[in-house]
Amino acid sequence: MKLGKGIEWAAHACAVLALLPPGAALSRESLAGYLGVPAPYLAKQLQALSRAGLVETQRGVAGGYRLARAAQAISLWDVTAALEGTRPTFQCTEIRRNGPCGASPSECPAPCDIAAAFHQAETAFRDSLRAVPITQIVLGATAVATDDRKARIREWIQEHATGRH
Amino acid sequence: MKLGKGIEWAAHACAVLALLPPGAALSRESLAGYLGVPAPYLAKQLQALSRAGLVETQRGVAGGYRLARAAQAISLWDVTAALEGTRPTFQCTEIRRNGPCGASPSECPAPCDIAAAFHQAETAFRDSLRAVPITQIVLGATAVATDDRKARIREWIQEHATGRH
DNA sequence: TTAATTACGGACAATATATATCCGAAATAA
DNA sequence: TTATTTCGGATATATATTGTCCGTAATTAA
Repeated sequence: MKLGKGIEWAAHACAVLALLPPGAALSRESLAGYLGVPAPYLAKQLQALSRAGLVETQRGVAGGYRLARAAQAISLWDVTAALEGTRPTFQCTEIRRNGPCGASPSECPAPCDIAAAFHQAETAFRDSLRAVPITQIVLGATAVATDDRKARIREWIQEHATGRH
Repeated sequence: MKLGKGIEWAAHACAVLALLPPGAALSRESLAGYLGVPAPYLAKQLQALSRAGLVETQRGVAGGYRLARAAQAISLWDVTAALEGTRPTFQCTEIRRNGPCGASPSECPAPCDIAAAFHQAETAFRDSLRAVPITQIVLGATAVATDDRKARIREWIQEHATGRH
């Protein structure tokens, strides 16, 4: 049970995009530079976010990425689901049907309790992430930032944001 | 985010061991035969359970595996932790420290909100599994079993259990 | 006490998945 | 048209999972 590091990148990327003024966008290169991660692989995460409808893309000159909806309406679960998919973490292979004392089909009207328990645990995991919108990440990050750094961030965005007009 | 199939095997194995009379044991071959899974790989899961202190092993003639403590005191989380380890699913690589606007060490007294959110979600997952003891699995399985099959299971155990004396 | 038997335990390959990268095609604005 | 920029697929590399083996320890019986 492991979570790919792409999720961390994508979450941070969304948090940065949330700082943009309405209509503005950031190129893949700019985003990768800001986050200090390799651009080609970040591109893969951004594509996944795009397919999931979390970010909008704009090709061509002054193109880039922007959030497709309000940061308040994008949760960490949305990001996780976009990258890892929604397939259940526990796949039941119906062991109870195997072997000399295997259960007959009529004895298996519902998933076994092992599968049910893991499914419920996963639901708890998912619900916990669903309760955290990107705005919460942004607020938490700005809360600890010094005034000097906040100014530098604003300046960087001003410099790299490519507005649509 | 995926869970190995070994967890399913190990959980079922524990459920079978829970049916043994006190002091009795089941050999690796017998267990694999009962579950209908390849014995050499099941051995790996059983070793992990042994290292984690969930099952007791006995070598030599008439040896085998038995639960190390009451089935009531073994949860699905115990089994999961024994096989997958307790290392967190989300590893924060401190992206916030990267790039031209990276945070200084003094601005990072606590984990960032992304890491905190995933940690909390994982706690919810873990707590959910912790609430499910092996006894619940056994009860659920016997609830749907026909009387005929319950008798066959008792017979199979009688035949394969190797008592310690 | 000794030797044969039985089963566990860790080391060892093969396979699958995730990670990281690149390049051509498509699209957009000037 | 031309320069710029993203998207998608094809391609290596690294890591984790899956599967298999043989040595070693423990037990029983002679």
